[in-house]
Amino acid sequence: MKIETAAAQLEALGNTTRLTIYRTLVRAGEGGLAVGKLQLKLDIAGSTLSHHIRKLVEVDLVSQERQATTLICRANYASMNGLIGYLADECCADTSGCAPSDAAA
Amino acid sequence: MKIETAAAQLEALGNTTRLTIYRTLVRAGEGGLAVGKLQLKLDIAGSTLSHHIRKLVEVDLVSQERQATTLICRANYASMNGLIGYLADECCADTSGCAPSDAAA
DNA sequence: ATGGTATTTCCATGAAGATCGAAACAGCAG
DNA sequence: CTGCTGTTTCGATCTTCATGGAAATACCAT
Repeated sequence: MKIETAAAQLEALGNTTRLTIYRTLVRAGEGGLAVGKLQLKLDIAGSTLSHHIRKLVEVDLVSQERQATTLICRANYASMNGLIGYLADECCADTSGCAPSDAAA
Repeated sequence: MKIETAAAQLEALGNTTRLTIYRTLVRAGEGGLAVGKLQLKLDIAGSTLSHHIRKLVEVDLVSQERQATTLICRANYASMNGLIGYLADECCADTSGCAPSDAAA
């Protein structure tokens, strides 16, 4: 993964509002959640929500699918795992003081 | 972990310059790296570097230790693992379409 | 086509971030 | 104390971000 990609994804998650949106989507699972449902759940202005979702989609952490009038948003688990792997991978390159897999277990 | 903490750490890593600094420190391992060495390695202005390092220290991703005139910076592996765990933990809460440990392996 | 709901785009604004040169400060050597 | 190297703070500038109201667009039902 290019460092710019990782940084962009981290930056997208590095905002309380967006992290909340993302967490909500992650919890929602494969079924995803419509933009409107998110808006009700999180109580933020439609335009603001739209901006944030767009940013998450741009960095490929979230994907969208149209279903009639509503737009379903889904967390992209593969991307998340890629990002986690990127961070963990850098680790241990030159030391033995780190064991992310063990620590997570 | 509080969401604000996680967001602050993610934001700190969500900048190409800072992510580069952090990666360099992670690779440097337990021995850490002096600010001056980082500056030589990354070729950025001292003041800029200082600001970025301060931010990483503030969110506890990096720790510092004085050694005579030089200041040693070290990646805080525990914090990194905490952050990774936080992201992975949210996952799988409501779905079976995600297995970060397996994917990372 | 008309109307209605869902979502985005436009536009504006206040706040925060990134960068860096210059000056200040910290700690050691002599 | 003086000078030297390493690092931070100050001050300034330019860019980017977060937010939301209003208007526009997308899609379906009738």
